[in-house]
Amino acid sequence: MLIKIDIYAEKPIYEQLYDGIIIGIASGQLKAGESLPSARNLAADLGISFHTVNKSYDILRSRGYIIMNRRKTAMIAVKTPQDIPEILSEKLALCVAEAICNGIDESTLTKACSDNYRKIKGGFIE
Amino acid sequence: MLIKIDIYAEKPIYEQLYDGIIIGIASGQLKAGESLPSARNLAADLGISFHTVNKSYDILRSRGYIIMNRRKTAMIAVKTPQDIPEILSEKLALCVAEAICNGIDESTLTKACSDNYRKIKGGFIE
DNA sequence: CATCTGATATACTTATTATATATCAGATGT
DNA sequence: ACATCTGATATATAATAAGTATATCAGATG
Repeated sequence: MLIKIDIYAEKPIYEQLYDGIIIGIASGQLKAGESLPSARNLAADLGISFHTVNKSYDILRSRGYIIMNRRKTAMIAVKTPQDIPEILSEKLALCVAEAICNGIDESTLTKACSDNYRKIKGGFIE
Repeated sequence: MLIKIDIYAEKPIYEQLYDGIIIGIASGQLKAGESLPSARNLAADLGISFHTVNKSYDILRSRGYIIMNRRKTAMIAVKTPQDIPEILSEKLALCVAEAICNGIDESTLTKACSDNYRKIKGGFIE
């Protein structure tokens, strides 16, 4: 799996890494049970600090996306289907609100949602 | 319209204000053509700096949500329906990816999207 | 003409982000 | 047993972002 880091982007590096791993899991490039590279190795590969990777891993762990038990390498979690988490729910509501501000109608929005869903889950991402 | 600012929140104040105004427009509390309070007055009301309000207004203007011509008070823009802007499209894709990571299925996600749409557009927001 | 508006400049403080070293204890492979 | 890996953690430092405070400016308003 390849993750692109742009140190000049406005988005913080740890967020870019977080988003990249989320996309990786959602697209099936990172499968449940699979191990992630160690924080140190990934940091070296990406040319960033170990602590920055650690921060991303820690947030992913706190939200249940990866498991980091007993000092083994981080592993993709197996999540049982559940309700949409609060944090995600707020993000989604803001997306919907902004779409409404742009005059997007309900069916266009839900279609964009479905299209994204299939595209990502199908692994068709750049 | 009421906007809540939490200076202790992790989200920057200018983002909280941006989001609040987006929700205000989407929910119909702020109607197209309607004037926003002046940056100075709003800053005073919210107990924050004029420059912070200015920053939010500037981003809203740059994305076409408000109009600030000829030194009149900022006004809600009338947006003609168009494609989903790139920035919003990326936000939405990340929401969808994170939903997939949580094992949310497509119909649950699109339903959440629809529910949010109707709730926000209907003005049923906290 | 006084007063409002956003635009802009400067200066300053604080918080966040990112980095570099270093230590620690548990786990791993030999 | 032993060297080596892991994440967890601590400290320090630098760079950037966020937020505030004052001030000036020109256009618009009444």
